[in-house]
Amino acid sequence: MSETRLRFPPSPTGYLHIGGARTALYNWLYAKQTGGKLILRIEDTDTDRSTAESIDGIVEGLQWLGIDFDEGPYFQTAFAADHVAAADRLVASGHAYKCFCSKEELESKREAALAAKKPLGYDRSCRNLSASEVAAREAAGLPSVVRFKVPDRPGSLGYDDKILGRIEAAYAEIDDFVIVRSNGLPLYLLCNVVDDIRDRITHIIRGQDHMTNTLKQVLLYEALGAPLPVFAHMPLTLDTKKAKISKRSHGEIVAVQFYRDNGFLPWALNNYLALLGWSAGNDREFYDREELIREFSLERINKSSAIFNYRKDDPKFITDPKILFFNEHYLRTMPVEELAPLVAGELQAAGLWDEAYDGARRQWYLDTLALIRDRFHTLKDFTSLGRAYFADDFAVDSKPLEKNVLKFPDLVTWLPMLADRYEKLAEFTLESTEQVARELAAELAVKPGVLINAMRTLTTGQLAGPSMFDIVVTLGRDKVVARLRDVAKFF
RNA sequence: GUCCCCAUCGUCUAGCCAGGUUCAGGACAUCGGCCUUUCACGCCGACAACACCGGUUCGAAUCCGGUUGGGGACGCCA
Repeated sequence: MSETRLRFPPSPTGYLHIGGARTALYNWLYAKQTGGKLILRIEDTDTDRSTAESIDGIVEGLQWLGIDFDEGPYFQTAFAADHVAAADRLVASGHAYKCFCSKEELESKREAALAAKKPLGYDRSCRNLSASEVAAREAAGLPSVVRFKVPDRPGSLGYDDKILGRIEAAYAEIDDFVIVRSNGLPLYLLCNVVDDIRDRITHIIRGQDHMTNTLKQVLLYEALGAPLPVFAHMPLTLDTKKAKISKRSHGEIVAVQFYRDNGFLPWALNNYLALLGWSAGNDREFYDREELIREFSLERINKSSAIFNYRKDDPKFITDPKILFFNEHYLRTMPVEELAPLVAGELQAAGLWDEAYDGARRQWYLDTLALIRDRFHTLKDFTSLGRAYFADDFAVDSKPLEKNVLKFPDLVTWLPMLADRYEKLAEFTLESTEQVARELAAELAVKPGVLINAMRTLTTGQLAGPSMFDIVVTLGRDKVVARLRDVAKFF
């Protein structure tokens, strides 16, 4: 069997959204699984809406997700000659014809049909124009488009969809669709097929919104004498109100870039996307790259559409809770060596990076990440909630300050006492620091928790965090002593 | 309006093709509990669904038909 060739053909009219990313991911998975190739083709024939910015955004988004392509990006406009040649060939072979109906005429007919609740299709009035009639209209300078002549046969045509099964429609139901604009530029339906034939695409995995287009494209393949690729129409991604997701109505939350900019791990998003509409038939939910490539299958993609369950009304969830769940899972289970460079990027951006973290303090850096990552949701938390581990200018939250410090005014003398003892400690370890703190609490006749919670507040600025003495040892004697002695400034 | 597709907990889904082992399993979210000097993790538990109506059958979430609901397409957009 020859190699499988797949493509991801975005139109550069916006950013890469999660629905598009999912389509790209499924194509990528299938290409990888079958040892085939993935081609990126930018479908920029809509020159009015295509932007260079959008192209960059799409390429960057795919790159961030780790969805690499083997060929491209190709640009559809670069193959305009192919498209025109194919259209000419279809007209010459009698598979297509010129139509002189004006936009206005068609529009009024469509409105009339809508009002009369009749089918909206083209009435084929130019379909049987004689050669002389065509010549006369051309001589009169009438603009024309090219329409595909849907075979006038009984019965139906169809194709076998890998996901949906057999899809059929009666020939009579299919409109004589336009393949070339009046300005001579071929349209998507044709360009797409011509490009897929030229690129030797064997499998087309795309959204179900293309289902009816596919029938027309099957006709095009047939007329162009090319073999049909395998089609697989995947379910759409809708919002909680079952409407298509779009930037206009949902904002940046549906853009892949949003996840990159908000400290998400690319694989967490991939894992989420893979399971949005596909499952291996078991309860498995975590996959690494190789496992997903191996287990993925077209046949097990769901038929029904999936809902992107974001809730903009709940500040706790900046996106679909399940994306957060996957992100948190990978954040605390991935090898800390892999996490290290990602956090490094955040620290650098925040001006908290120290070259020593890659050198002499490498081990400290890794240990610290391992210690603090359990409570974090995204990469962003390392520089916000975790700032005290990398800098001295961290903020102390008012809530823990109130609850753990100000409530016990005596701490203003107790904490410096503890600092003194820590300073004199021969060995600054987990055991010794805990022992000293507990001894002091006993001497002062207070519960150890009073001292411990105050310590956490002063050393990290946070209400919650790792076990106190892990923090103490991680921060080191100097910082702990200094921060404890600083207690007075809060009173 | 016409044509096409779809239909299991709030959400993602398993089970359906090869009907009984399912008064439907898992995950997220939610709510309780345990653990913890904190918070989280973890663990335990609770809540929660086969859209409806008929048919076939000894037996239907599973097969068939219809209804309803949802989505898509119907563009000189892609």
